Amino acid sequence: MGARGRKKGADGEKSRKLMLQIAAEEFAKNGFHHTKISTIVKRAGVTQPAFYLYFPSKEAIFQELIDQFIYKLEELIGDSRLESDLTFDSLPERIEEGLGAIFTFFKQNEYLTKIAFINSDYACKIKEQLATQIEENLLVEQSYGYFRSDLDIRIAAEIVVSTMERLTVTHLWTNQKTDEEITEETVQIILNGLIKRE
Amino acid sequence: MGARGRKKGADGEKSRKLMLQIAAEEFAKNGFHHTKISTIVKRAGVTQPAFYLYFPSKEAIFQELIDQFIYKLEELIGDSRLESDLTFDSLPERIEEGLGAIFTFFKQNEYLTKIAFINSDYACKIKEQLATQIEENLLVEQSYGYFRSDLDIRIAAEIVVSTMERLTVTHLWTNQKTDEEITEETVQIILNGLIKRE
Amino acid sequence: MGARGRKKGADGEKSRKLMLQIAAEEFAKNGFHHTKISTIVKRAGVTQPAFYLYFPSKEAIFQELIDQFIYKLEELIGDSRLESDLTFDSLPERIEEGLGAIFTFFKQNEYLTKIAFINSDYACKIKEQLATQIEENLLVEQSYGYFRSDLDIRIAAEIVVSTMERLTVTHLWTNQKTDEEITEETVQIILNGLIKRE
Amino acid sequence: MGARGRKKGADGEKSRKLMLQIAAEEFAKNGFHHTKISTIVKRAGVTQPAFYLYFPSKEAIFQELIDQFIYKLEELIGDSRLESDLTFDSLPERIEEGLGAIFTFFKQNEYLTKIAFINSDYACKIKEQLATQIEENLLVEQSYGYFRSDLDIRIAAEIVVSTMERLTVTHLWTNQKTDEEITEETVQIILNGLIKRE
DNA sequence: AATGAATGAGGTTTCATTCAT
DNA sequence: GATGAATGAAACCTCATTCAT
Repeated sequence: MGARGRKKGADGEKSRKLMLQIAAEEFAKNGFHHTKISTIVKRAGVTQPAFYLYFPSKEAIFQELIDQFIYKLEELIGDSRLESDLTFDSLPERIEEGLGAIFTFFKQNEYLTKIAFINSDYACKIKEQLATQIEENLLVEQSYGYFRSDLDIRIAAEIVVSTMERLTVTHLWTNQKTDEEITEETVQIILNGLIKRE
Repeated sequence: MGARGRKKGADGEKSRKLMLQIAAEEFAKNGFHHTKISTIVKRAGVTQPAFYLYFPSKEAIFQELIDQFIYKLEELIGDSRLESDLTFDSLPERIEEGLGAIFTFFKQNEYLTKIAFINSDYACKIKEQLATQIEENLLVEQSYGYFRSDLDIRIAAEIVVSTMERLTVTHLWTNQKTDEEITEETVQIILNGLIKRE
Repeated sequence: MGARGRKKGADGEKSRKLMLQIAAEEFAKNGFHHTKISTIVKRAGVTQPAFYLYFPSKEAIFQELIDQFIYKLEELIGDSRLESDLTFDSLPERIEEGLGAIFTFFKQNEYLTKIAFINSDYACKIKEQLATQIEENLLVEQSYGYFRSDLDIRIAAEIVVSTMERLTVTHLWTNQKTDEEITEETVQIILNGLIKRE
Repeated sequence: MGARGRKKGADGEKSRKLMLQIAAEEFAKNGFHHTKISTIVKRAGVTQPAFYLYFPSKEAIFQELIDQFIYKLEELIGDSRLESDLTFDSLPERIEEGLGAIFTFFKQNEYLTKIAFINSDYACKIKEQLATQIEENLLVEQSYGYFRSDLDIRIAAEIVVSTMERLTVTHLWTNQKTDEEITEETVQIILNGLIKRE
């Protein structure tokens, strides 16, 4: 019942979504400039004008994917706020949870992440925002006396962001490590450093 | 002797170098695809065919800049090897020296670094090599017992590489910090971690 | 009675008329090529196929507007024939009446006039017909001895037609003059010329 | 000597001029929108990109033709200024000279005139300027007492402009009359009117 | 009477690259 | 060593029009 059993391509929303999905893949694999509308529509089984039925331009569909990423990421981060129980012992755990969620998100949204977080011109801004987000969290923790007070927390935040980006590309997406493993190792190093203590 | 009697001050090598330099700037600022041969030759004061006198293709001149970067980087890294005196106390110092040299190099070769290390498709490979380099050093240090043995050193190396990349972009090139400052802070965090110890 | 029980207030004739009206406006404002079917249907609140329910093509609706203009103009001119009382004294008056009627018509049918009389490819033919019409009238008057016999009446007719066109655009539609004023001034000049006589 | 005897198409200026000329013809015959770059280049014996070697866009080549027309027209009108000897007897002669020059110009520059004076969107402005020009002349003559003082000279000027336009199209370009004949008849009617005087 | 979805055909423009001199 | 002129290939986009329902 409802809109089922339509004949060939009679469902616009389907076409639209299909194109979005294909576009995500193409943009992720080839970047904006090497991605051709003609490829997208060919793979979607429609003609070029059909593309412009749903998207005003190549830029527009690209931006829509970026927005999708941003929306999803904000949704994710919005969820993971406001943790009250700030005992020292739970600190690594909590941090692990936060990072882990993001790694998992990156793992599950590889195309979008590649497009918006790794390769796009917007990546800069997004990373900046994420860094600020993380910085704020770390500052709270520093104010609680958990972190050394002589550190530039902004730099620490940048280290976290760049680490997430890189490990996602090198270890997560290559399946060299699971998100949990990566999370744990990262937190280990960032919190405790490399040096051995007796 | 040398370039004499040429028309219009024509010294081939000069034109070539000029184009390389301009290309570096353009590629760094606009990326490969938004950089047009026509712009390069216009700025160099020559015509389009002149370009093809010195470079077989757009890809070629780009690659040449990448190679330049790789060559210089290898030169740098080759120099900084062979550290004998491996006492524990000098460890942070030695690491700082190594990282600092690279930051300084990135600072002094902004265009090339942008092209080869930040934006290009080759960046992956280069970062990989650098990571391996660093990994090897860290492994030695680990084997000396300076670092914890439960860590995945490869991951540590990746963190170092990605941190260098990001801080170069966000702090070094924006003049928010000097290379020395960045180096010190980075080493501090990576070696000792964020957590305060009494 | 009439259109009852239709969906969504659907009265075919109404849609048709609405589209015609909107089309008139669009064609008048933007010309044939810059007028898009999509704009017409959007403004009419229907879909593209609905357009083709009533008009076989873009050309057809355009032609229908032209025909409308021609029909109305002929109606007008048909009315104003049959002038019997051809005394010399009433001549200017009669001519004023004739021209005035046309100016008024142009004023009241701005869109149609723009489309059919000013801008279209058919304008040529229509003007030609109008010129012939006027020529015939003038010839009668010439034969009565009211007009100089050394003049090329066709040329006089063309002057009248072109004057009407231009003044309509420059003075009538811009509200710089009323149709009466324009009529009077035009007749004055055409009949008596510019030169002062004592 | 000089640039002679070049091989096939080695003369850019020639290509440029050829395209301009062909474009003039095409624009005149088909209007802006029905004129295709592909037609121009095909007729010029070059490929599409060659067009963009010389003109930045379709609009640009069109505008260049308009500018050409304006320039030539201004040159013409500039020449025919500053008439001192304003005796009454020479008045028709002088006016005839002025109009005649323009008719001749229109005859000799049919394509350009069609493009810039008859069909283009700029035609409005150009006609307006020409009308103003003529108005100024007529006002002087009126102030000398040659013309009736109860006339709206602007309207007279508009009549002249529109008459020139129309007769050019209907009589001059169709070779029904020579420029001299048209000029004479026009001046006759405009100056003395249609009405017979004894 | 009307629609959601799709298309055929064509348009302008861009850019790396080469030919002949 | 250098150039003026030209091109092949392809990209994005538009619009009138139609099919199936």
